[in-house]
Amino acid sequence: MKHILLIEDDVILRENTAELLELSNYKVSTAPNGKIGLSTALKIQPDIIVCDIMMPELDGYGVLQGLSTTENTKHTPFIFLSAKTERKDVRKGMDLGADDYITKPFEEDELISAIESRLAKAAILKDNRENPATEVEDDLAIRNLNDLKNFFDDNGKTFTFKQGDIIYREGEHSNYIYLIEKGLVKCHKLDTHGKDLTTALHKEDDLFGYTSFTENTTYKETAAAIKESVLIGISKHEFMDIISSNHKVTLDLIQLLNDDLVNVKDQLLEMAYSSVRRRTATTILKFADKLGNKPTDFIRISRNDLASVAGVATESLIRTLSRFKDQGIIEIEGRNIKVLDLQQLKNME
Amino acid sequence: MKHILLIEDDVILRENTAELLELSNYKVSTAPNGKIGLSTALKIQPDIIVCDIMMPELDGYGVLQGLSTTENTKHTPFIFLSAKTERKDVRKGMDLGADDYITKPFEEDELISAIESRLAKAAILKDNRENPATEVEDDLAIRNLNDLKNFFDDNGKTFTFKQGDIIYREGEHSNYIYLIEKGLVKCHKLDTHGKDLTTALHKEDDLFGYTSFTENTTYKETAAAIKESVLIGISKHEFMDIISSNHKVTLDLIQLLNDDLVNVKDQLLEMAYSSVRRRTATTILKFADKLGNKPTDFIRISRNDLASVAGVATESLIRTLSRFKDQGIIEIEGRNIKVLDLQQLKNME
DNA sequence: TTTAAAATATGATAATTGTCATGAATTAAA
DNA sequence: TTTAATTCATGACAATTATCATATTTTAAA
Repeated sequence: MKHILLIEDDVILRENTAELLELSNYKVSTAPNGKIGLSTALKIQPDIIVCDIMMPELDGYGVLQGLSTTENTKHTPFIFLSAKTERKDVRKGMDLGADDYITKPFEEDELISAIESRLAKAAILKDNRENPATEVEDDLAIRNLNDLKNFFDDNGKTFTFKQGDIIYREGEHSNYIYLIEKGLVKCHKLDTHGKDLTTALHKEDDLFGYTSFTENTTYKETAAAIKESVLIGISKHEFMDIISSNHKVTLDLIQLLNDDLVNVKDQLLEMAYSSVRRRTATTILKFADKLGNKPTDFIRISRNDLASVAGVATESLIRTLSRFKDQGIIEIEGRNIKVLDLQQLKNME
Repeated sequence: MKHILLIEDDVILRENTAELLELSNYKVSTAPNGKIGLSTALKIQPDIIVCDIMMPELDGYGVLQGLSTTENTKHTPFIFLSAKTERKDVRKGMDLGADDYITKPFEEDELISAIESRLAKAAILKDNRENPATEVEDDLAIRNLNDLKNFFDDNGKTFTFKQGDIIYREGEHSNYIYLIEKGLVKCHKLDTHGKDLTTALHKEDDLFGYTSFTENTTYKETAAAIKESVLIGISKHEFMDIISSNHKVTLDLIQLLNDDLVNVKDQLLEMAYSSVRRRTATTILKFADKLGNKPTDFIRISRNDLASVAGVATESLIRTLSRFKDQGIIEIEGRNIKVLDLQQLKNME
């Protein structure tokens, strides 16, 4: 539990705020003026300090100055909470080195958010302190996704898939996790009528194929190469070993999963209520992005793949492409598509 | 000489400010929009960044987020320089982790002072990085999700939400992670036309609200109580502490996220190609499940909530319910729905 | 209890989109 | 190069579904 020191001379405000913070699950110490506040801070070494400016004995500016000249407290996050709302007052506080400045009266959420935000920032800086970049002792030190990718390069098994090749099928036992060295891969599912929908597109440098790490399970979708692709696979077991000993990587992985989730949810929203026109536009842009070209380069992709991402009948998609062509939004040359009016595609419908 | 990166789209202001800073003896690089600014920052690794908010290509918030997720720039001091002067704008910027926020129009001295102050602070923190403090984490006996849930019970803050209450909004700063003690919660998003789609339903014992653990970010959807719910919230920061010291829990969490992902992808498939009849049937079953009843009990749920999960116009959903009623598949009694023919619902269409 | 507001139900209608059919263009194979 | 196969393109049409309008029922408020 994080420890907050609240320095505030107004009894009612102090107690109310302290209660608010305690309800938000912080440990709270309080001080009624700057002088006591400063000595308390030195004694208890709080994780963060919230401090009024106008106070008897010693004002907030003095407290901040005292803290920043002391070794043990000079990097403790410090937030001013003040009725002095004028621009020059705020500037004075910030220029003294405060991390944030909230004017009274304030909303509960404003204070909590400010505190959370500064604690998070302090954690990042501290994290950095404990992981000095000079640590080279361990060859296998995998500290982030980049290191993990290097590990794949060194220890993984390389597979090459031609356009249209299946990488794994839904229901198959999941053994490998893949990193894409080159190419484009789609993960897709079949509905009961045999129509297929692409649920994810993965490009160079993406990691895919993770299912469960704690139980032995099967792939929940089929993966196929959209164009010739080179993948580096690593066995699930080996992957487990790595993330078990590298917490930071695990967190990064959570981040990846969460990003995927946000993407799929966006796709879901689009799928639910957007017109075919809009879905088609979005899909073109998605491929342009994934193929890593300038959006105005020709992209070469089958109408079928496009339709499967857009979640639309192939004919409807083709018809929509023709409309776009007529309107000068895209150019079609055989199987290739080139974006002419990027803005219109983005703001479609 | 300290190197400043100035990101600002207004040509005149950019050039004037750059000149001002050069006269104050800084080395200045500039960028005309967020996208270029971000890539420049990664390339030149400036000592400090001053950045506008409203810009084409990528706004200032995006730049800050990009920087704070990159190892080499995450502790570079960052100052917003913006015409957005409203309190909530300032709070948003600071909550994202900016070090200072100066509103336009500004005095020369204000900017220079702010820069000096942040450079000084950065120097202190950097100095500190070379004196790593040793810390001992107390061993929390949390080994799996169950322990985690108990931890929530013991240490979390309890919130009660009435039916329809908003728990958090898309775009708000994410501070809490929630465990549902009792009730039903929907996470939903709004499309550009204001239609809303429920992307997740969470019931008793579910964990929700995690966004990113490695960066300071905002909720990507809105959460609301579908019926009266009791939640236990724990601050993101504290949650981070726990999973940092409990690898097993982290793996379980990955599992949860992955399950969510699989669910949402199934929903996506359904959304893409299934008829309203089928989506309606699936939705009824989903609610029956989430409400924890026997599937043949009455469930009480607004047509609106049903439609938002099914991704269908409310009238279409109501019409479909009427059809189901006519066919003896369900029974409707006022606002309540009771499943009569479970098998037909499951195999709809 | 009465009244106002909100939610539900249903009809009419028009737009969208999937399906089937067929011909043209492109690609792959011989 | 020629031929067969595949993919693309477009017309015709029917089914589905969103929208608007309005009546009815249910809920919440007075």
